[in-house]
Amino acid sequence: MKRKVTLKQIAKELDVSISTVSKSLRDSSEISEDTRQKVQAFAKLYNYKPNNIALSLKNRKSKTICIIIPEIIHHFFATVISGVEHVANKKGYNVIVCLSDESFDKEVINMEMLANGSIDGFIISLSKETQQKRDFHHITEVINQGMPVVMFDRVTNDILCDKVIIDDNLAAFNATQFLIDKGHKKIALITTVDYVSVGKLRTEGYIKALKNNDIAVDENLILKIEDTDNFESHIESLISNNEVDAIFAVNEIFAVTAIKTATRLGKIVPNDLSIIGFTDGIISKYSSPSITTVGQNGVKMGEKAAVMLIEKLEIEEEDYEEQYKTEVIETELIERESTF
Amino acid sequence: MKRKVTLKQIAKELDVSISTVSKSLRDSSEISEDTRQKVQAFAKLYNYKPNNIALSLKNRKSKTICIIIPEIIHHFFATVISGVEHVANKKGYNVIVCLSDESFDKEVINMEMLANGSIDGFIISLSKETQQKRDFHHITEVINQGMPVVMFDRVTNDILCDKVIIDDNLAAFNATQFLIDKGHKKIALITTVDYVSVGKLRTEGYIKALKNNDIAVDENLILKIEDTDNFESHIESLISNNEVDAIFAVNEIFAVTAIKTATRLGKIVPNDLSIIGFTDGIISKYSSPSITTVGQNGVKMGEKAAVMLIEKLEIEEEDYEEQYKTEVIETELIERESTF
DNA sequence: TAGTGTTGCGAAAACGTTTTCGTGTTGACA
DNA sequence: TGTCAACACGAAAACGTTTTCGCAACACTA
Repeated sequence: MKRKVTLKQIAKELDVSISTVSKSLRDSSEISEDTRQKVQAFAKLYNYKPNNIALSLKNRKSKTICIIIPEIIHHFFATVISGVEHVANKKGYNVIVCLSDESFDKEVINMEMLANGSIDGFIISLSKETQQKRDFHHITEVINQGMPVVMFDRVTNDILCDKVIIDDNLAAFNATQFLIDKGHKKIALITTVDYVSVGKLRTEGYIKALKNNDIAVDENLILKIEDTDNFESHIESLISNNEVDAIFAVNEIFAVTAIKTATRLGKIVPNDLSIIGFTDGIISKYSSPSITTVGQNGVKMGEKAAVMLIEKLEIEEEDYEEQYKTEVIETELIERESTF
Repeated sequence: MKRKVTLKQIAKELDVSISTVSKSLRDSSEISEDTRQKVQAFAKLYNYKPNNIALSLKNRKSKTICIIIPEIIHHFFATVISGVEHVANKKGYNVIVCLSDESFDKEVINMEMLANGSIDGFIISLSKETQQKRDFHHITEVINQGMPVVMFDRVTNDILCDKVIIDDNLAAFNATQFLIDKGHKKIALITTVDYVSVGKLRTEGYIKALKNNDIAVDENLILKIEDTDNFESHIESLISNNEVDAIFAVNEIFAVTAIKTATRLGKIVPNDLSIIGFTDGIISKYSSPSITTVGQNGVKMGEKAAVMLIEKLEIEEEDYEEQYKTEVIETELIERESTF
């Protein structure tokens, strides 16, 4: 229950000034070999470690970054955190994780709370509600204060900053094209409502692929899921009311639910129905049959985002030029058992 | 790119002292209605927010807690984080997430790094390596400094502190008993090596249930998996070399792998082989067949841990008495399709 | 001996707060 | 008119660092 020892205490014990202690510990040439060793020995004995908060205040930087995500239970976001963590740690930064729970208000509160010295920069993926409201004042505000922000995955064009994304449109296009190449004609889409940026882009990629191959877009085959509460029944009607021979789902949950529903309806995947999902998470890997999916490398996205943010943080003030990059991470189609 | 406004700047602009500004903003009775309103209006206009770091230094507390987990990709740990986050946020605390990657060194580095003022307390689940080495000096050290620590899930008796656990032994006992009650005779166990505390406890529960029912413990039916690299083949030999009619697996991955392997070997789950897993995560829910499992409520564990930690933090110094609780969270057997 | 340079250290400011205490100005009262 | 509260505000310390600057003491040179 002993308090941590401070410079002041060491100074008092050794009967020298605080400055002398500080300089001794930092191996300053101003200090004689003698005093230096004395101080260092004493500090080691008492296990002195500088107080981070005092350093943060002095240096006007906290060596801490914050990542705000809509959901941590999502495997994809967990992998992104993991990527951010590793890069940040290697560079001597700590990571504060905030969950917005898809809520605009929580996003705002979190940002305002931390933007006052606690952290040096943000990495953020927008909550659904924020994307729906298109209200980004909290983000522009911190940017205007000179705090770097990197957005990933769910981003918006309304804000100028560094971004890390995948080419959702292209990835969806390729996945759909893959199904077309296999000879599928009636390809359904299970997607989110349009205000979720990535959902919209993936929908567009799907449509583009169909049009590119002169396949008519059938609105009945496009299922836009709003609330995740009771979407199973919608998927069931989609499958049973239409003679679909393939499904492209914009996330794992939709994909695995489609498989289970189809199986329950007596269809065999992939023989009667091919299915492609999005995100190479645990579900796709362990589902039976395992799911062919679009792999978006979350770890890599996190790493890239962290690198970009820390680069911005460590640019000298005078060298600073306002210039933003958007980094596109490659996706890959991972073939498994849900397609043939 | 304008810096955040400080008390000093406001004071200068309004030609009053810093104290006056501070007091005005905190509605001190020492200040006249007039000045108060003037200052508050000005502060609002310039969107003044107190600097958190300065407050932390002054108050000697950061209103931040740290959770250290071995792995974030694990669904269970993600749920715990989520529980911690919610409670912490509600009480005005921030959460720093650190990953040990099952490494002793990373655990130590993280703790030492943050124990110097950055945070007020720790919530931690031990890394495998730490459990193996049984070296807990980094933890006792922060405890001795008067910093509260709450351990959860992977805990150790060697350390005195608050703990949140489930009764792994009992849960395993119940799961095994469930299989026995269904008439299974040759019940295999897929578990971890013994130094992982929860693995060991679950193994003991399994054995106890067998003995309790006068079933001989067959070492051939107990598979202890060391490295997660190539455990599929071991599971395969377990199933094909013994006429097992049920399997109890101590985690989701083992359970789902057992199902897939059994299915590949031509066995039908649950008709030929019943399987019970541990942890009610995404895999258990979406596997085909879905997996009967022991649910350990991660969210609840996280919430409880956060509550205990924050309680300790907010006890007045003088009321403090050293007294540690171990909270046991209820588990439940969730019946799904992998058992009949 | 006077001037110059080096060595080794301490005082103090700064980071941005909060809070205690002191003090000058009022107005009321005797 | 002199005394005393009440009022309104400012100075300064404190939290724990780092760093700039100043200043003794001493040695060396001319």
